[in-house]
Amino acid sequence: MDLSVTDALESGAAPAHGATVAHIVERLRDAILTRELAPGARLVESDLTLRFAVSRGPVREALRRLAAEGLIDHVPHRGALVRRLCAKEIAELFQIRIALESLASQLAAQSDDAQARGRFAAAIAPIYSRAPRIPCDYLAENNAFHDAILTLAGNAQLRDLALKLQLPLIMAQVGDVLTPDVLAASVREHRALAAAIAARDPEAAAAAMRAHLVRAAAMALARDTG
Amino acid sequence: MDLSVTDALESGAAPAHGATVAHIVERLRDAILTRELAPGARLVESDLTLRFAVSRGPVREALRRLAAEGLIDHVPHRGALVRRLCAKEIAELFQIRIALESLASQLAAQSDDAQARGRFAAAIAPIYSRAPRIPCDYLAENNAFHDAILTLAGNAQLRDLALKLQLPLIMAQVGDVLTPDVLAASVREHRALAAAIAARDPEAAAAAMRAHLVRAAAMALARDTG
DNA sequence: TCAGACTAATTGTCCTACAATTTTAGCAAG
DNA sequence: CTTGCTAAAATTGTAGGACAATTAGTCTGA
Repeated sequence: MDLSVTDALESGAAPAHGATVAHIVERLRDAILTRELAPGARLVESDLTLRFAVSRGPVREALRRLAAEGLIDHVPHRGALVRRLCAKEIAELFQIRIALESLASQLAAQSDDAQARGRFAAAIAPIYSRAPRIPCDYLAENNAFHDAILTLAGNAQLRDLALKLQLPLIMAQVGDVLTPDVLAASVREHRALAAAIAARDPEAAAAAMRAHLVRAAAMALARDTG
Repeated sequence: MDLSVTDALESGAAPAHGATVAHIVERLRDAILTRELAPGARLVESDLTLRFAVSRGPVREALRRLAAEGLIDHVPHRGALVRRLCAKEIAELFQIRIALESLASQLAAQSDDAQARGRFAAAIAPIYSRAPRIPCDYLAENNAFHDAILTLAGNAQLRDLALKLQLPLIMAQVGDVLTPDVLAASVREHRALAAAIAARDPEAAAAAMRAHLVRAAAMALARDTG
């Protein structure tokens, strides 16, 4: 009843065989991250079968994948709810993310792979733009920046894990705290971090990432408790 | 064809409604961790439906959960294989585990919860036993020790994540490297770590955990490449 | 020997049906 | 009016069969 997914009838884009589940997962993930589906909203299987015009099998599998990503909670015999993060959980997730991404920054700063460093430089180029940011664009730039670090770090497992951890946190970071000066501060921190990585200074890179995320965590928590 | 799960006919213990999937997951996880199912072994859905006398639905769900835990790999249209870790992946996973568990050790050392500290002391008591260890018992003691630290740390998300990361690594740590002197060294490291936590010295605790896992990683890798 | 077609095995998806459980609504008693 | 019990509704959990789609392996023919 809470379902505000509007596209419903699958505008002709019937996904290829074997891509049905992935398609549903993407749609639902987008809906959750954009708050189309609010935290706490119920995801009823029979509704989803109608919305996506598929049977319960793929729907159930999609829900399980989203649960594995931490975007929904699954309660036995009650179904799936869009995950609602309390302040404690947000703090805990940031603590983990700090550990993982500061490690990634350290590894990235130690990388000797010239090609990978080149790709990294290209991927983070947008942070040097002088144009003022709007929240939506900043989020994309931010994701690309963090992903570039995780990629340069060269630890594939670490990258998978960290990217998954980001998702629920993004849910918490709705745009209303992203004021222009906050965005500017974040961009400055990104540049400092990039400089440390370019200078091959692992300690400085890890410290910069830690400081960056500590501030982000404080902001996310300020919003949540306020 | 590779299935050596012998119990097949469910010796009367038909799990309650709603526990079918959990039951299958546990059985398969045990079989994988004990190497009954060797790395690379195929898990064919139709075989599993016969072995466990359930339909394909629960089997598919169980396989997906094991994939989420990192115990199996899922290849589209080819099915599930027991995950085979290469040296690089083992190294990467240990790098992550070091970051997470040294954080946990630091948090545990900072804990002010007297009750939790009491439960921690009780849970790790076995490490002070003077009896010589055998590999199987040591693994149980080791798991309990690491879990106790993660519990005392008080970060529930961190505990979940770290426990899941341990599973694939346990697969790699078959008993053949656990010689008596290796076990004795591990127990000494456990005691040093416990002392640092008891002394509320976060830096020492984190460092002790890091050293402990670095050595464990070196051992696991020595086995894998040899 | 190698390319290509054919076959077998297996997964991906759909459908229907029913059992089990939780939630909700309604009703009766205090 | 509230409380507690009962019955109905809603929803998930599981079964079982069916077919399509894809991959792997085999076999044939040049």
